[in-house]
Amino acid sequence: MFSEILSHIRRFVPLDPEEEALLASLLEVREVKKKEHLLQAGEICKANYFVAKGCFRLYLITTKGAEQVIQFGIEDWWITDYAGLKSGKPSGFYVQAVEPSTVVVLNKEAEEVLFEKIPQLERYFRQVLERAYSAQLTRIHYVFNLTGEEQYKMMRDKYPDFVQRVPQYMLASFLGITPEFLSMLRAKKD
Amino acid sequence: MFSEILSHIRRFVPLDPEEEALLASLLEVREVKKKEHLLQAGEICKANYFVAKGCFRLYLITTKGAEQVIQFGIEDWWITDYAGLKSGKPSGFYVQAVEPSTVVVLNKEAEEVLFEKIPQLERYFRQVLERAYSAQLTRIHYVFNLTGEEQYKMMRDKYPDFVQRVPQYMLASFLGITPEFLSMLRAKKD
DNA sequence: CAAAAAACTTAAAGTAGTTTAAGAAAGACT
DNA sequence: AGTCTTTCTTAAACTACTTTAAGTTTTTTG
Repeated sequence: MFSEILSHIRRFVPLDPEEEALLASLLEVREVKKKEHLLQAGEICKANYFVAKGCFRLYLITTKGAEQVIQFGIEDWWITDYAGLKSGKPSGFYVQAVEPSTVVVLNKEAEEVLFEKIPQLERYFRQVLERAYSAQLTRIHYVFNLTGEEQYKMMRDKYPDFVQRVPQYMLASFLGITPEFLSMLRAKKD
Repeated sequence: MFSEILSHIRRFVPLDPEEEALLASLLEVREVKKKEHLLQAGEICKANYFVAKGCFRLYLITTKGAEQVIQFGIEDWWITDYAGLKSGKPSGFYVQAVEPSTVVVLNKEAEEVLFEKIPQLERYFRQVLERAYSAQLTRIHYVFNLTGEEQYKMMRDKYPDFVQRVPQYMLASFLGITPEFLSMLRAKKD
């Protein structure tokens, strides 16, 4: 069950067999039921999660009481509240399984040991985060420069499977539009 | 002139004197005039830039021909097109000085050498990127859940100096509203 | 497999922000 | 110091999207 994460890491940095064994000994595989939370607002975030199988959403409850989806995480993505993990303060985020999923758990304590014994892992995460950060800047660009309709069409054309995979109200929230408006967009044949 | 960057790095990881000397030998200080570009769309991005003094904006030209400010970088921030730096493909972004500035240039080749000789630097950038990524997720949240007016007031109250520092049309673009609308918001006394 | 809960649809009225256009003020260069 | 360029302002007409409300379909669960 570690094969997914090990091969992902190997795409960025080399790993020798002892390192792989150490990883396997300190990482933890966890099955997560649909709608189960890995993190809830108010809790202390204690781990980073690698999605080996399934789909998660990172969301928060706005001051108006609505759920706002900030980020989705599917296979080969890491998902967590990095700020909360670092600060040790109660998180403002929820991380929830959108479908039955499997994650590899990297606990904060394990992380410290692993970074010390396998310095290459710092390199791996640096690169993973460079990508993630770039992706967010690109997203900001789309949010400001595409209408809701254009964004939806782009998602639908670029990630047709993903659009089918998550409930429409979550996708609407992620795109920053109401579920009613997304429903209307879908009804319209272009 | 390296003191700013060295003390920033030391806030995250320890550095011994030889490492500091190596850094000083491979980093480059560069004065940048107001409106001068460190990167233009179509060029290959060759470096990451640490803002020692001054202010930059990362922007792009939209399909409609308008400038869209994606990110500002002030003192102690790194600014670059990480995706372009990694891929080696022509960038879609511009990085321009908003005011007379001083940057420390970390060239791609120097980066490779430094990461190899000072593994702690990977750790430094991992942490810098964790912050930057978190900040972008928080920003996405604000973009979706605050009106333009609320966002402007938050900026004004939280970063009063910064709001004075950049031209209003750039701030408007960063906030995702038109300069005309921002002007109207400012005129309104609350 | 029935009942309840969750997710999706439709449509009308309302609003936050854009667009356009023109003028005023501030900054920069010779 | 004066001209040219850049930045900021004002206001009216317009639009992409929200809100509200009610009904329909799909999924989950005992």
